[in-house]
Amino acid sequence: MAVPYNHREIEKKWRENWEKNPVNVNDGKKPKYYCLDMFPYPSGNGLHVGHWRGYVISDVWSRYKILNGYYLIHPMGWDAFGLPAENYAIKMGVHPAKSTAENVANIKRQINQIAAIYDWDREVNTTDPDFYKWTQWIFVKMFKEGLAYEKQMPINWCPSCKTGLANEEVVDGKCERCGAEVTKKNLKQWMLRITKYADRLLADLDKLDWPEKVKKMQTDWIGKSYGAEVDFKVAGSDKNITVYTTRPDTLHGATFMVLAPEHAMAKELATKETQAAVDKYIYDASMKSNVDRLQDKEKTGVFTGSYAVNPINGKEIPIWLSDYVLADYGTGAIMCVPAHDDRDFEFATKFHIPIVQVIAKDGKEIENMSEPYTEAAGTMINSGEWNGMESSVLKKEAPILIEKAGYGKKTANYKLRDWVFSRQRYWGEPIPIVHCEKCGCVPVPEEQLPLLLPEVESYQPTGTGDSPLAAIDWWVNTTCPQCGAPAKRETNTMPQWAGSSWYFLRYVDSKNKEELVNREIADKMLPVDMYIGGVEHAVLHLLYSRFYTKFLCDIGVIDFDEPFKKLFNQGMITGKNGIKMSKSKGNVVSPDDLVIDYGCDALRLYELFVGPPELDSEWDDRGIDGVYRFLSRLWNVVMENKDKNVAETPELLRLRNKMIFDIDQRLNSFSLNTVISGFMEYNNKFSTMTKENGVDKKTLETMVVLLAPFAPHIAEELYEQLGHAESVFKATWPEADHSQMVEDEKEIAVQINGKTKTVVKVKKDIDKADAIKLGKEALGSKLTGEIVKEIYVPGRIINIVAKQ
RNA sequence: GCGGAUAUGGCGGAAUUGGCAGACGCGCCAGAUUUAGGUUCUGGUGGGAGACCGUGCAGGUUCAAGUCCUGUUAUCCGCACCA
Repeated sequence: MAVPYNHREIEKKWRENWEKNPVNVNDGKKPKYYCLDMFPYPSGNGLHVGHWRGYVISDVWSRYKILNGYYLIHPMGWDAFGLPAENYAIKMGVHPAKSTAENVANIKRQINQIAAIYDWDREVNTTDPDFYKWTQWIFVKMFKEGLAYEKQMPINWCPSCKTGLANEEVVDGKCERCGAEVTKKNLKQWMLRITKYADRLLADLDKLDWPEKVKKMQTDWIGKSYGAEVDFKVAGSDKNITVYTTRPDTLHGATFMVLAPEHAMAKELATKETQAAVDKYIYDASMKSNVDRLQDKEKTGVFTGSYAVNPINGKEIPIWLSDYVLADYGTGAIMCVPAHDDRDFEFATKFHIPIVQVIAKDGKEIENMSEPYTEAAGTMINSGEWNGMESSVLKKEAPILIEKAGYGKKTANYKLRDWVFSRQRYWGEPIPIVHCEKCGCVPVPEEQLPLLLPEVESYQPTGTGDSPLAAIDWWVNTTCPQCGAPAKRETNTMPQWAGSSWYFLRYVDSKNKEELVNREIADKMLPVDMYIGGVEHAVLHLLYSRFYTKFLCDIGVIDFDEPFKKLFNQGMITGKNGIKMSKSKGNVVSPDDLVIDYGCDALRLYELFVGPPELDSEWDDRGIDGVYRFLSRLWNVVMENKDKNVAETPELLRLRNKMIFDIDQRLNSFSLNTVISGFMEYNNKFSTMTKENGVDKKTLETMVVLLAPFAPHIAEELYEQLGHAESVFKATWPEADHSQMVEDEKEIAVQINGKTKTVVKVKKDIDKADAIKLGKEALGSKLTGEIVKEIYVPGRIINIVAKQ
């Protein structure tokens, strides 16, 4: 009996070996392949088996690319600034720099257990001044290009994290990080003009090989709509109010107008009689939190006392204020067509405003309308010169007609808002701006970057809207880089997303002191070919990174404007009953013990075998026994056959080629769970054959090479046992010979009326008549009645249709 | 409310894209080895005595449907007064 599989010995041996002889080397000739993991933030909890999954998937893909002759770029780093790291530090009562360093060390140890083939030479850390120098540099460039600007406005404020948040960070009115209810706070904020890139961010999604789901989420988040702006005169005044509408075809049906309470003209439209009510409404609206506004509740509103003139028919319509109109979308004012819009209908019904139908539904005007008709389908009625037109056509033409008539223009709008970029927290990149009384906002000169984050005694958030940096006088007080007068530093810091929006560029030239990235290296090594990570960043990190990449492309740092060609979102590993693994739930499974008991290879395989990689999967420790048994059996198959000199049979030749084809195809389509089951199935066959005539060496070798990306240690050992002096990763990925895959004879099902009755063996090139004849013979007396049709699908099925 | 995903044995999940449903694994049952347990090995394992019935539910198309079409239910996710 051969030596049994000993994962501890083998894995130790090959770890040491790889250390000495790296398997991924750049000879300058191979094409590059850049496979990237979303870099982790160094949390204090360490990794659980769920974190392994993404790293295992990317490592399998990486090793597959190495075997296919690529030079692999597979870096890892740390997203170490930001709220989670800082909150953890506060909880533990240590400085974030210290806890971050400790956590990095621990997670790095855990990541190394995976045996992923990371290139630690490229490692980056967003809190490293050599790194955040360039994060600040990008900000300065954006400032100079007019993309970074300051604005006083009511922003989303998390009272628990004590900082402002971007729109993208507010989920259901709550803080994405801590779940606290988000309130409003009027603060002077740094903003990034991401809206300038809205059109490109939308259009370029087409270029990307990304999951449709993520593209859809970004499309919706950008939220482009087409329509018209229409100018309404205020009756008895020379003032104008411009509204935005996506349904200009219904202009004749506008029976009132609503302005957001924050609209610049809201106050002045009030008359003596309405003044008090209008003021109160505006005040109340300003006090409402996001959550209140989100509640599904009845519409509120107040009549201003003023009227607007509908430019198309001269009719005067009342102007109302209501908080269902958003101040920062479109023009903050809308024309209301209650007959054809749900919200307007609800409002008009409540406040007894007339409803005028302008599109015929089913060719008719509806009597006693009980719900609005919101589709753009039907003939226009009650619409003056537009009567008789088709609304779907008019919807597109109306903006042009309105423009020609001189009271509006064709336009588009986006849901995407500019990015609130300042945080009132300590643990982030200082925003490199100096406020000078004379010169205004002056960027820190590029040669003075990085602007170091100062040491501070109290880094706890203040909650006042000032960052803790504001309390450090020596740091705040400086001189203006432009005029030399006394000036003050900006004390807000950047959000966590700042570093992660461009870190993938830095990896390829991480030690460059002169440039963000050397252009020549960037042209060779970038962009990222495959990006693997969770779906939670669909509109945050992934949108911001695309924006940064486009900007850096525009200023000539790089020559491509999409960072990630292909994206894969892995599903989450959960505990029993789909419950997310968390310390508080007590259902966290640590990989540490599993690695000791079963080995890295077995755990890697089980991470994949547990379910389809793109779906969530429940972890069940028992399942790992199955993959361990597979590895032991595979070990035995190779060890028992390796010195037997078994001759290759047609059956072995066919199995080998079929195996190559199956594994490669499943791997290529990311069906990694079925790759593992495929290995098991083939190995079972070889295991049986071992007891009979044995398995030839070439087949064994092929299986070992195919397995190498998945279970690299055992593959290396078996490859060596098969007589190779070089690493299995120097081997070439096998290619299937299709001509050798077809069986000469195959068992196929014989059906009567589509129901299988028996099976029959047929030769691969049998013609239809012979196949049918064989089928009928096999059916014998089961076949009764009049035969209506005979079907033979080569290699698949024989079906006799008989009428009883 | 709108949009998307999912639904298959006791469990996790397969199904070459319309062609023998349940691969592979877990669990379970029986047997072998073992003093015994564990390990390992062999066989079995959707339901039903049976002809047959079975992929959330109800219809439809087809020689043939887990797969396509129509409707419907449940769960999960995303968006949510964006005019």
